[in-house]
Amino acid sequence: VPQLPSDDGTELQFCTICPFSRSCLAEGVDKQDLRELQVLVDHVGPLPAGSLIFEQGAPFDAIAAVRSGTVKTARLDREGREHVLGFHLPGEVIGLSGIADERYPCNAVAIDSVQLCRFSFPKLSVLARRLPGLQKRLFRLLSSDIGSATLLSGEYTADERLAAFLVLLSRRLASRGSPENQLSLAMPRTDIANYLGLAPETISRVLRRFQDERMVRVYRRRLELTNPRRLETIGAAILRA
Amino acid sequence: VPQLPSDDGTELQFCTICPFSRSCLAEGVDKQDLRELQVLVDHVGPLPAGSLIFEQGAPFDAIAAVRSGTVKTARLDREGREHVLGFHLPGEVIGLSGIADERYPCNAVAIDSVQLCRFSFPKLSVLARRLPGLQKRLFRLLSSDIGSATLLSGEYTADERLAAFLVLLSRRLASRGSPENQLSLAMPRTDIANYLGLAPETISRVLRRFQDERMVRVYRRRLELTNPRRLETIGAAILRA
DNA sequence: CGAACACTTGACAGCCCTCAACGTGAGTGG
DNA sequence: CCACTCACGTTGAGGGCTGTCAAGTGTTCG
Repeated sequence: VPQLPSDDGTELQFCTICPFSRSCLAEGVDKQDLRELQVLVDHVGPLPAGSLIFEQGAPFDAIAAVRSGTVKTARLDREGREHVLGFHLPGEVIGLSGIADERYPCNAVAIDSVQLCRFSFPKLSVLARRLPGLQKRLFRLLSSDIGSATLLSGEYTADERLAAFLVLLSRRLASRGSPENQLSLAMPRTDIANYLGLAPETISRVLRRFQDERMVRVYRRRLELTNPRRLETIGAAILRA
Repeated sequence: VPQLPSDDGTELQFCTICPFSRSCLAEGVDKQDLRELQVLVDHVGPLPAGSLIFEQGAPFDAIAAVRSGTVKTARLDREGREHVLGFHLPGEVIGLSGIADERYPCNAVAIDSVQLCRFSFPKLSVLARRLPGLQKRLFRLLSSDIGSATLLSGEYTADERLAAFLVLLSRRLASRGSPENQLSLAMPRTDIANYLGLAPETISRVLRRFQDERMVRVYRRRLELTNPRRLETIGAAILRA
């Protein structure tokens, strides 16, 4: 359901947060190349919360960059249980794990209002042969997704996991210009718990304790990190891995 | 330390297990192309157990396919604790996670006698622009590595983890022609435990119980899966994810 | 032959999950 | 405007899995 937003994507004025445009512009791609890249982009959205962006098992044909909002990726096992794989913020790319089998291995769902830039992967591949910078960018995007399951692996305590989760989320949001230490979660506790391999009740309890110890202030899904340093210390084992 | 083995890698008779040669041959690459691919390969080894193949933090310049033996990848955190990321068998590719930052994010160590095919990544990238099949193969290799942290994520019991680990290992070995249900582990219990996020003692206990229930026979690092079906059932939550 | 190492086995404690009940907003329909 | 509903979140009690600590056994290697 493509729907062009008014404030971006016009002609040669490409999304400023788009990982691909950044890569190409940095390499001095000429206007013709940029136009080609732009042609194979669909600007999608805004999609309301709950929208299915791509579905587990569906044929893979495109990747997408999040432009605004938050996307959750999750897979369902045969027993119907959900396993949350990650949350994806503006500037981050989803769908790369579908390349291998030419099927998406997971669902991608908008958890608030989401805008995307959708790239046909076959077209992107062809273009990447002519644009070394684009090829390199694709390789790097893929590579950086490999080691990103750090919060889950290893034997970490609930405190470590949640502290690291909050710090990393804060950093990711801050690098996009959001006010640091001031985050509003788009996802419910159950999703965070699932992602971190914990029970929702544990999230509540740890958050409570963090608040009692003046490290965060919590009101529903709005959080303020009042002592990010201590959170970093607690999550150090994960953060400094 | 390149050292040419005698039984393979001769002229146009390329490694039969090599993921790259398979991809190119399947696409009908001509002899000239194959020769080019071959030129940028170093046949390395045999390396004795304990050899460091690449080191965490070192500049990234190449990926490698395991030709024989077993490779362990692991990273050390600031406190010096080791986190085992994976074990890599013949036919599998290591080093891909180094592309993103142009540094290897982990160590790769030979845990028994290992032979490798080493590919200069810059050269491979250039060649991939002319060989669509090679580019596709690279994208797929990278993509398939993204979701491979399945045993660690999620909340799984020690039984589920170890059962899934044994089944997956057995399958990977069998697909390379090893006798099914008959595996000799190259790695010590501590590495398996570390990889699975468990204590070494837990590995012992679970293995003991599996043996008491006639699912495996254990003698040191030689295992026989006497009831692979039941192991698959126990590990189903992970295997069927 | 001794030492180092890997592995096993046992006892105990701790973390976190499960189960259960309650509180609290947000959206809805009267 | 208000009561209702429902999902989400919180809090408490209890128990199970698995980590930690400790000691013992077997094997390999110098």
